[in-house]
Amino acid sequence: MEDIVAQVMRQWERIHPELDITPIAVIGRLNRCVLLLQQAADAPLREHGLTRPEFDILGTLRRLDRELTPSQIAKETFASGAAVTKRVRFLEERELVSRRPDDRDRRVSHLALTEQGRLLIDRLLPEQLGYEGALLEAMAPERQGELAGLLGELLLLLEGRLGVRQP
Amino acid sequence: MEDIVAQVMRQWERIHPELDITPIAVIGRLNRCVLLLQQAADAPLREHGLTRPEFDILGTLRRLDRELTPSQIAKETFASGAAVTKRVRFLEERELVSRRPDDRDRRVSHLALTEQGRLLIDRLLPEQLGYEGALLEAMAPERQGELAGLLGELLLLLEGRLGVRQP
DNA sequence: TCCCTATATTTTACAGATAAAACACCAGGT
DNA sequence: ACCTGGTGTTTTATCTGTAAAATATAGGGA
Repeated sequence: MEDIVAQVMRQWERIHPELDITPIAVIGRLNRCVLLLQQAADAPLREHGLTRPEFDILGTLRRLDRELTPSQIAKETFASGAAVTKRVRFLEERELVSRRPDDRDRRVSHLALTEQGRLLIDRLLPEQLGYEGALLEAMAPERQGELAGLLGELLLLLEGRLGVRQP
Repeated sequence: MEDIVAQVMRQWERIHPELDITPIAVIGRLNRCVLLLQQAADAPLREHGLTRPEFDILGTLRRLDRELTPSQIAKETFASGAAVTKRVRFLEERELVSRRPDDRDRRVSHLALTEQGRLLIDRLLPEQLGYEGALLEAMAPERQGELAGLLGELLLLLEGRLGVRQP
């Protein structure tokens, strides 16, 4: 059986036989997979009133297990500064994250999980991972491994080429 | 060398050694790849004043090579009806797409590429594909093929599970 | 015919994202 | 001490996307 992107590729082939459409095989499928996943995979988060980027901020603070400034969070979560400002304000209002001013530099603040925030992420993460695992379970583990490996290769390449390094 | 997601996984491992974090290997990398690609891969489109979803509508009309109703476009491009309404209005204003009322059912309209629209997509598609190809070229073609195959497998699985079929 | 329900599309109201500007502050040179 | 250029963060204006309501119409049955 053929996936949607294969059908699309055959349609293009018919219209423009001279064109090299192989990039679609990778990029088209990536886009489509993520589109499908985004709508499905974030269900557990939504039940807790969180969006994926907000969850990412909590996760980042938890896994690095230390205070972070807004700019560090922006780099880690690959978001704009403005987006971080909004999300952090929301997380502060929900008392999942707290803010401490820097001693030396008064432009800077340091963000940390509150007790509540840590409890939430520690409860939510296994739930989220379990849910994602269930979505993937129809694919054999060794195939998942191959896929992960190739995606890692691609990601490394894109990171190098599009160049985003955190110090 | 390790990609970002591998680092993230090791961080989680340290914090929660008991947790099965393998879903991150696939889903985390998918998300990150698409994030990086979206910012880079749509550059040629932006130069022509188009967003990716608008480009997708033009592409859909071109590759199916016939008139489509707004709902058919919504299904094909995996977008909401409201989003299609807006994008089509924009494309009509730019005279890339034209609209014809249905003879029998006056709720329905049929959309088609204008001459201008067809010229644009036929010029833009090779440019876009070339650009995407260049982003991928550091990956050996047979590795790209393996990746495409595994993504197809995943996509088929997600399509089945999350169930979106076009008639 | 007149109603009722279903369908195709658009409009409305609002949430979320971004770029650019604004703001606040630091640090080094004069 | 006073500029000056740079950095960290927030605000503003604006745009895009969505859900839900509104609109318009079809088509079948009482």
